[in-house]
Amino acid sequence: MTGIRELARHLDISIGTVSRALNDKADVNPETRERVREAAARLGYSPNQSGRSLRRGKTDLVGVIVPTGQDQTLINPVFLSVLDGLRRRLSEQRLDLAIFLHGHGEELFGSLRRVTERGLVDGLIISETQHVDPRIDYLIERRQPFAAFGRSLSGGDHAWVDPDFAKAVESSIEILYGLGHRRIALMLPVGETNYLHLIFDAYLNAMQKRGLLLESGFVQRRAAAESGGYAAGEALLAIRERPTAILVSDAIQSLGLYRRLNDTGLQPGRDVSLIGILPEERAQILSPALATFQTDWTAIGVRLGEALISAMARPSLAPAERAKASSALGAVPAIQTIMPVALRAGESIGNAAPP
Amino acid sequence: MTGIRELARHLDISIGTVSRALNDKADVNPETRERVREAAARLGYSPNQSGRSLRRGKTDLVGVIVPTGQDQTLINPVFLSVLDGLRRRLSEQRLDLAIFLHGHGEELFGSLRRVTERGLVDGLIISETQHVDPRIDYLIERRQPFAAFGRSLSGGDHAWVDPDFAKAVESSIEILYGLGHRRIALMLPVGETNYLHLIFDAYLNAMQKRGLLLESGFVQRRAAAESGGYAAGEALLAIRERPTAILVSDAIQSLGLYRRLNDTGLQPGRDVSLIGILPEERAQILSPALATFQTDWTAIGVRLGEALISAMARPSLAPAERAKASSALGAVPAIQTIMPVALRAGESIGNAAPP
DNA sequence: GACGAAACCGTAAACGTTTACGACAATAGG
DNA sequence: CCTATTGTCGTAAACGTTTACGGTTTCGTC
Repeated sequence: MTGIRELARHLDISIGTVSRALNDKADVNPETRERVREAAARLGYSPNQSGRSLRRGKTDLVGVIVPTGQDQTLINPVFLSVLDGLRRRLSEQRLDLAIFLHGHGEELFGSLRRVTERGLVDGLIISETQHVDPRIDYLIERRQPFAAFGRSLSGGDHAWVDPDFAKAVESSIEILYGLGHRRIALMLPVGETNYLHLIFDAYLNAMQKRGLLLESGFVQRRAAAESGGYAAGEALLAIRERPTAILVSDAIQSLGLYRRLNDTGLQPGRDVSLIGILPEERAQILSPALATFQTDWTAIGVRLGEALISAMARPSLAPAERAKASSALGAVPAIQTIMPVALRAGESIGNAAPP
Repeated sequence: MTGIRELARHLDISIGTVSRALNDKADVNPETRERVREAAARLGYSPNQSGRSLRRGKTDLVGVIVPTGQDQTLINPVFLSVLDGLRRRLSEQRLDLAIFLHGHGEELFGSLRRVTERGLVDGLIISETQHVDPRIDYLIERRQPFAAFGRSLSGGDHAWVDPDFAKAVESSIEILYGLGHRRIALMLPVGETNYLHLIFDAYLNAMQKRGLLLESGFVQRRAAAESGGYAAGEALLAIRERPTAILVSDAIQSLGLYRRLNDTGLQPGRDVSLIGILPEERAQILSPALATFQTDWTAIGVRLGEALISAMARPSLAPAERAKASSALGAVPAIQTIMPVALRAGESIGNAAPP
């Protein structure tokens, strides 16, 4: 209701001065500035965001588009930690964070398109990057600054942050190999999310490097659900020479796997070794405890914030010009960070592979 | 980049006509409208939100302020369902939904204040309403349309939606009483969230109504954590004549309670009867299954959307005028809905109270 | 006392839309 | 053929800010 005009009239001052005072510009008497500040606080005035954005050409808002529905990213405590880190970092830059839900029934990336076309936000965060991800091409094409939580084949010189999945897989297998395991299987949820490819590639790599054979059925791709984990376990147990160790990458699937093992009287850590590639909040319920890799999710959020802020500051070039510029001097590259991971011990690994 | 001006020039038409065409106004030739639509789609043009909001005086944006940090509301699948229903209902009205995270370290309701003062949103949803909730008074004072997920003592004539907690408690006790239980305890998380009061009051009511005595220690208030549930169980078991049935209202606490009971070899449904007042997603992991009350959370979200839409349409009156108007004819009351709940069977109830 | 510099502030344009208003042409009715 | 009506469109003002520019006052310096 109260506009800058009323505030100015109330103080018997021009609106220009009021604006300068509130925006910490130099050309204003400290005393006046204080008077303005006090009055604004007293009347509960803040400059209207629409007017402000229109004039300044930016909204001070950063958006995150989150899919809802089937794979409910949001209920993932991990993701919430990321968001929290992100928010904290952005607020240091006086940027607000807004989460937009995207119904999975809707057009593939309709929300993203709406948000960027209307100029709602200055920057965007996308998550669950796909192996090839049209969103990334679109955002680059439109020169919308963004940072991705997760790598992708698409794009190239854009900002992203991603945990070191390859490292997690490699050192898992290194540990298991050290314990004498030779038959190591992998459980993956179905999908085209990029990290699935990373894990799969790293698995193949690590196995091949050690000359371990990859029997058919050793890689189980199932639905990212408890039942998927159960079915995967079933299939793995059905193999004539069944694996002695299993890498599980989906949080929920591990529940089903535990149940399946339990049904046959097999005990994780004794009869079969398990390592979770992704952190598993429910692992505390599982018994024996599932050894999982951890990473500092909040730090990832912070890093995402930094990557985005840097992307927003970067002069946005058309894809065509970009190629030219990147070869030129002084072209500042996008922030791309692989975050370290560490294994949290758990009884599910066991002491030695069965003979 | 492309503004309405460029689009108009490109079509050799005035910007006024372009605007009217895109906004489905009557005064425009169907053929031109189509030309404009086509060109807009081809060039990827959408009207700039800031300019649009400034002129129209509204942003077409609805905000939800969600606390983050300690009590992580967002990871609650229940809350996510509500959000999804809300979003669906709002999108029918061409309203966008934006979720704002509120760090629990920050000023009590700083985010809410920022968002409303700057006119970022047309409407607001608040959740986790407290027994007395200053946010509600603030929003009414500022005439910011809003709807609350949860009742409160504060406010009065404002929009809210809330599950029928009283019913859940009453019929729980009715069932238990019918099974012969006379010593029924209640576990609550600490806090001042309004529904805790509702549950507590309903408990007292239901007990008193049946002349059941309320021994000291029968109401356990503990931290909303697994450990809190464990401790509560501990305390209840320590009572000389311990309760034969327990009403548990917090999702996480039930895990701890189960563990505590298990530690003494007590089995839910056989040695002690349990009913969960709130739905418990992890109840499926629990064994034997915890009987919990259910409600259609998505429907609650939809209803919240309707309540808010109606609140936004309502002429906003100052608190002073409101008293006058509400007594006058034609004053349209705020939408206030108590949503039905139903018990989902579970083995934790058992067949009869122990002798 | 004249003059330049510095400090402070007012004026007005601009941001990208929407929309009230009026203009113009075409059409219909007499 | 004149007029009233309808259909379509252009013009320009307005929304609430920010900010470049210029104006006035004050102060210090010679």
